[in-house]
Amino acid sequence: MPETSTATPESLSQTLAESGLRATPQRELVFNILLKKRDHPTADEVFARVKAEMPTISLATVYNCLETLVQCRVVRAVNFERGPTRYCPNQKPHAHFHDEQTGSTHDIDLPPGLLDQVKTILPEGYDANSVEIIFRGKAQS
Amino acid sequence: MPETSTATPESLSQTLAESGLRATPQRELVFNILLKKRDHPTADEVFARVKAEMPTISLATVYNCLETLVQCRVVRAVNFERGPTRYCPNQKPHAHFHDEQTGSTHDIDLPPGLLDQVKTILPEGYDANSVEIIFRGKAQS
DNA sequence: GTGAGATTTAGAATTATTCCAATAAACTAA
DNA sequence: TTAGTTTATTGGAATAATTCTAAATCTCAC
Ligand SMILES: [Mn+2]
Ligand SMILES: [Mn+2]
Ligand SMILES: [Zn+2]
Ligand SMILES: [Zn+2]
Repeated sequence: MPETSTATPESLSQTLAESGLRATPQRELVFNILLKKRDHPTADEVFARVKAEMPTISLATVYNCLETLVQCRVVRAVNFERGPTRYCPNQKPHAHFHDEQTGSTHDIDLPPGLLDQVKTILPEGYDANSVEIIFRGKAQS
Repeated sequence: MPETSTATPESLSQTLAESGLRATPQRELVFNILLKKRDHPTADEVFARVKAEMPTISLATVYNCLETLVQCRVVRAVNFERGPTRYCPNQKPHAHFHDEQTGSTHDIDLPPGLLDQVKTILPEGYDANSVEIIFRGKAQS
């Protein structure tokens, strides 16, 4: 299992404040749920998990919170196929491995410098501020 | 502009036959439309372009044809954000550059060996059969 | 405590895609 | 050819994911 680097629950309120946003119970819970099980859940899955602890929360709020967390860059939205967006609280530069057998998604640590190295293939005139790498295949067990 | 490598209109019928599928006018037209303007159109955009030449075609057929072409591997389905799937007839291994200003997507040629090199970062037990690379940023003009 | 602005909420609306059942077209065998 | 069989297309209904909207609730500054 790769190491992960994330905002902590404590630093979240800090980060939100820096964007002029409030640290609401809903935002904190959505974030904590993402931290608890790092399996790249969909909004619906997050909703189900969150609802178990806060039965009155709405799906619209889960979407709102996820969007907010993505804007604040404490969560990454992951899209690599038709189908619902998945959410990832791993802040470290990492790639995604999509296991085609199980449908599960794993984080892959990137060696330092790899993203910059990959960027060197860009022709003149292209200036990338992010690089995303997605593997597809079979992962053992 | 990167070189592209694609199936030709002639080889399409061949490729379809190899999969036991028929080379229908709809499939050929959808494919030719993709070849004509390589801007990674959505199914809706393909539908509009195709309809100009074959006014009776249906959107369902466009989806069916695109799906067939993807299965035959003469077209790639591209998904890197919420929103409709985009389609690309470039068969060569290439990355995508998403220009955030214009929303347009450009093909980026990959130096030979780059994908294999990137695969070497995978830990034991991960066996990737494909690697996708997506850049986001600003492209000149 | 009040008022302004931010956030949440339920439900409606929208978008993209898939499904379905009926028709049409193409291929096969006689 | 033609009848039978399979494949493909079509329009419309259905579904899935997300976004929108307007009303209620909450928070913060005063
Ligand atoms: Mn999505
Ligand atoms: Mn899509
Ligand atoms: Zn991740
Ligand atoms: Zn492409």
